[in-house]
Amino acid sequence: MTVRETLQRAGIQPTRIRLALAEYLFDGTDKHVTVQQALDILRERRMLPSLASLYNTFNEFCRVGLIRKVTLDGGAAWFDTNMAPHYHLYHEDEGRLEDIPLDALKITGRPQLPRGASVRRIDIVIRVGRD
Amino acid sequence: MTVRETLQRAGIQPTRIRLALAEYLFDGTDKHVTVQQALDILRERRMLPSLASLYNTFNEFCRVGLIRKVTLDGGAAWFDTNMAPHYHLYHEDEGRLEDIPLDALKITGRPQLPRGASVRRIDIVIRVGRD
DNA sequence: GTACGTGCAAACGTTTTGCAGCGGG
DNA sequence: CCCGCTGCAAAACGTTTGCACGTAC
Repeated sequence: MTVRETLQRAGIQPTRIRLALAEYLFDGTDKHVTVQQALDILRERRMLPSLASLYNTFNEFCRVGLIRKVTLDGGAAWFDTNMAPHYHLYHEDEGRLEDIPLDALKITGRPQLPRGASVRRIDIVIRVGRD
Repeated sequence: MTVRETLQRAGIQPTRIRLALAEYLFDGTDKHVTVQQALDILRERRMLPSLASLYNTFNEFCRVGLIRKVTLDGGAAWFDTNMAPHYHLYHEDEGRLEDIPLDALKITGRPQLPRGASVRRIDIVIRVGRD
């Protein structure tokens, strides 16, 4: 499926910036990027989107379920192209985020939930660093 | 142990703002508060610290290991008075954070770590909401 | 022509910082 | 007396928004 088709199926127009960002994000390898990193990459590719438009584009991709946002610390948000349920490994020294497949961790036990409430999501970040 | 002693043992001077914040935070019940919430509470108690000083105080408490910072979404950071290893339950509807005791969840399996790297921390947030 | 994508600048919420002044050991 | 806490203001940072312009269908 072409990137253009991906956008169309998601119900958003395949405009220049969206195509350029999608071509980078959906090149076959899972990615974790910040808006700033993506801006730098698009600039190398002679696209010169404004920061605001890039934020809009990322948010739009999130809204239609093409990517998801990962918030780590106070800093910039990460966007993750892997939409399958999974967890994260964060390399503190490198400031790099990596996927942990769902089946690599097993969580047993459930905390007491208030009645009428249900689990929306389970976020797990394993933070590692050099010894 | 008095709050004053707690601060002294942590190696920081028990000044007015620090005492007032510590008296609130360490009253015996575990707490999760944002800086803004703490400011409101201290104001009710006739303390009128500046926002900047309150940030400094929270950061100082973090630095000496009296509390720890929990970052959830892009918004304001939470400070947690429970220093024992544990996980978190986040009530999305109420915007409220709650502790999950360490033994309520069991995690088995370890992701592949790069050699020479070790786990610094495991952050787990279970997000719940009304059905 | 209309709807919407885009760029720019400004506003926003949170947090940090620089600096002058005050106050406690 | 001196170190360092405090307050204020400004700036920094990531992000969002308002608005005018452009562009594609």
